[in-house]
Amino acid sequence: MSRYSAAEIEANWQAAWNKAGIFRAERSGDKPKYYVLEMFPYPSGRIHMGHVRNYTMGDVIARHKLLTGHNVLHPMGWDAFGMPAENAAMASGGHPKDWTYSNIADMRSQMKPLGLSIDWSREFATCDPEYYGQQQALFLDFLEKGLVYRKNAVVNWDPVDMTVLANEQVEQGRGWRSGALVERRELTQWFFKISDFSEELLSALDGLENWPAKVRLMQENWIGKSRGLQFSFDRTDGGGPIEVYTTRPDTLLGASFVGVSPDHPIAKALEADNPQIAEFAAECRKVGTTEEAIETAEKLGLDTGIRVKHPLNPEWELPVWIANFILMDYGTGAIFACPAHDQRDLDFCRKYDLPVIDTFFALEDPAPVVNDAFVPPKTDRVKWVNHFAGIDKATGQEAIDATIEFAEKAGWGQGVTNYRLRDWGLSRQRYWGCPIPVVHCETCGVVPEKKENLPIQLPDDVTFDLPGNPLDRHPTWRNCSCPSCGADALRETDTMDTFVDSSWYFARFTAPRSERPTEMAEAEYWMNVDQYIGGIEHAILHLLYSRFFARAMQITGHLPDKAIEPFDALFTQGMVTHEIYQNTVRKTAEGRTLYHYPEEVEWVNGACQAKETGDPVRVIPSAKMSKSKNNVVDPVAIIRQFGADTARWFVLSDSPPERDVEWTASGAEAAFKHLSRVHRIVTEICADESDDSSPDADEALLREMHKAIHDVTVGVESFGFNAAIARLYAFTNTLSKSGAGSAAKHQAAEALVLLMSPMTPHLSEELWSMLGREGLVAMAEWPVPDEKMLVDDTVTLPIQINGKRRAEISVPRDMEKAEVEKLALANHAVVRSLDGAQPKKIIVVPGRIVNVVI
RNA sequence: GCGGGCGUGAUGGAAUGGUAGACAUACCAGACUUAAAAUCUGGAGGCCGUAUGGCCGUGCGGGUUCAAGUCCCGCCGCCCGCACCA
Repeated sequence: MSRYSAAEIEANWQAAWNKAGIFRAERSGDKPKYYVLEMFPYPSGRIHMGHVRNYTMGDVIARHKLLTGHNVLHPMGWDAFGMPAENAAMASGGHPKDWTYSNIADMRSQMKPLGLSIDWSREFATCDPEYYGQQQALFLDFLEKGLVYRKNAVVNWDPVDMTVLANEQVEQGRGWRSGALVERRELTQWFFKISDFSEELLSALDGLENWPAKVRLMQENWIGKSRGLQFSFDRTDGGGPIEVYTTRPDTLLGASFVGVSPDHPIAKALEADNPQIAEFAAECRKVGTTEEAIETAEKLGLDTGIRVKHPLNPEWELPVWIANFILMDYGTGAIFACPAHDQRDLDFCRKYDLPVIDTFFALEDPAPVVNDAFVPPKTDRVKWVNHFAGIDKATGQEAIDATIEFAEKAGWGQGVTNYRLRDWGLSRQRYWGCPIPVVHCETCGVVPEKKENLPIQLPDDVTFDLPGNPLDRHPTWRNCSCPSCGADALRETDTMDTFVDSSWYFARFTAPRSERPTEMAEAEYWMNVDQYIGGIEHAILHLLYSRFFARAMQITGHLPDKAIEPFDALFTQGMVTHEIYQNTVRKTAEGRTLYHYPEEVEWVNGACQAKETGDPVRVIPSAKMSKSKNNVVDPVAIIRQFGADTARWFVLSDSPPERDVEWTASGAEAAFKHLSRVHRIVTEICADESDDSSPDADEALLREMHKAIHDVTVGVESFGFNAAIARLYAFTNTLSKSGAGSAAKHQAAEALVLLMSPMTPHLSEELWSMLGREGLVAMAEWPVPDEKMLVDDTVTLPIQINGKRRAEISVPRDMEKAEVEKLALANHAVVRSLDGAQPKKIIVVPGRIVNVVI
């Protein structure tokens, strides 16, 4: 009898799929389309288990949709620009392009053995000039519509590498590569006008019903809408008024001082002729804009000497301070501080000995503020001790609304809606990215490149021996003629943030070889992505940028109206984790913690120890796979050992897809054993030519088959892959123990093989053909359960006494309630419990349960 | 600080308000084997009992309900996201 040989089976069937070309997607009118997409990978060179899990989930959906008569688009590409390629070039002297394309080739060859139903004819990398040239065309169209612009902005600047760093690339205030202290620097940079879409991006979240609530909430918080009062303080020296924004105008009577950002125009003006202020501002600027830097930074302030008048009382003067915690790009870059009701303001006032106006609202009796500010929730009703705007007792929110209304009527302020979302700075002083297609001309200024000159290609002859952007020091690449006047001019040497590349690739997949960014007919047909799958780490940046891009592409005529929310459904899958084995007595030669590889440890008398030395080993459960922790499981090795179907089966089983799944050797082995078992069972069924049948056993098996069809279908269609697999295990057990005849078993085996096929496509093809079915199981028809077979004629009803199960009875499914009641009361457990008494109540839920209340 | 999520056997986890622990791992026993592996069969939440059986049981404390892992209130613990955002 043949044994299950994954290596042989998988290669054969992949060849058969390729030959039949069944995964190639073409527009067609006679089937509903379905576009399933997994977030495309960065070509690091190695696939990891997270990729396997992500793509397997997408593949299950794609294959299931194929079987249910859909025209499926399931593409794959490479998010190929970015710093690792440049860093590799700097470290080893190669070229980012060679490094990237060779990694892509490696990863593709690791990915193909997984047997994914991908249309590889649509593959592209974002570093292909054919792709980034179209991205440059998009940029020019956005520029024309005012969706991208240039402005001066404060950024993280690495003074050693001489480049801007993203916030994520700054660790503890230092550049992650150079280790240099990051500075804040003002640079003229390109920005996408995403902030124009704040309200739209926020309100449209409500329509994304098939997105995880968590992701919608994260985006909502990120956009950060707030309602407040904007008004100005007049200066006593006759200088221009200082605009401030506050979400708590109800605390205006507790104002202690007015604060401005070190980057505020007032601070800048003072800086010019006041060395003390200039020094202070420079001090503030040294601190990066990252979370770490901000959190550890001390609150610093400096009195400007300027005084302003309180809007409600011209006699009341407030000092104006420069404070390092005030952000220029939120609100107006200036605030008023109310120490009684804001902890940060209170701390600042105590530090600099500024006046603290006593509590003027309270829940009960006002208590003087000492070291803790009094901050009642906006929904609480508070008692007003000293108030304006006619407020007496109200909730905080009512007070805010009343105050805004009061200020608007009195004419000294107005209600303003603010968003936290800032424009997206896309300029990077990097080589390995999409060149920004503009030219700097001495006479014409910043001029967009002509579309016929696209793509503006990256030059190949660059070196990475010096820090900074190689494009800046390239001898000829920068030189060009002005598209407007024809005079000698210089190219922009900044490239685009790599998030730009991934913000529209999903649209490009609908027409990957087009001479334009998209083809409307194709986009109209294939968009939107029906199911998008990826990691939660992209919940904000990538998904928000893509939503902005879809809108911008709609405005510029590259996407149809219906695609402004490009992802109909989103699923965020969990990680694949693995135990870590930490040696508790020995360190590495370098004195670091010693972590063992899984194969280096063993269990002895319930304790984990190192095989070689017998050292005790601490087992840290369920940790993210990481090279430094030696707990990475290589998919290539797993596929070699067990086959792709086993890897696919395992990553889907055990844990719900949105949760982390822990990779265990025993689990992977069990998956392999199970597939081997299915192979053996089906082989035996095929070999059984006996003409037996047993009506009862046949019927029982076929009923189970229909139930399995139902449950697995529900599981696959609702991301319940683990439940679907559990159901398939159970059905396999049923089949192997069934006393049914060979014909019924054959029929059940066909169903089993077909139901497994989205998860284990190769094994299913093999068994499908072994069972004598013509054609590919990948192109078969997904089974539909017979509703009549899903309900049994007799059901087992649990009998509860006072809500606790005490017995069960077997009754015909449609038995009358009264009959069921009678049977229940005759039950020995009920009789015993009643002990002659009458039950208070009997609840009969037909087909479900009986509860006798005593 | 603000926002969100999760607590179920040794483990991963099942369970439209209706038999808690499906399915799997690990474990135990048995069959086959000279032996092991593989395979097959069976067992298993805890406590008491030879057993029929009984009591307890989904982080803790209350509540709603004939019935609560599931709904409500209050704690405790863990995880995640955001955060000098005025």
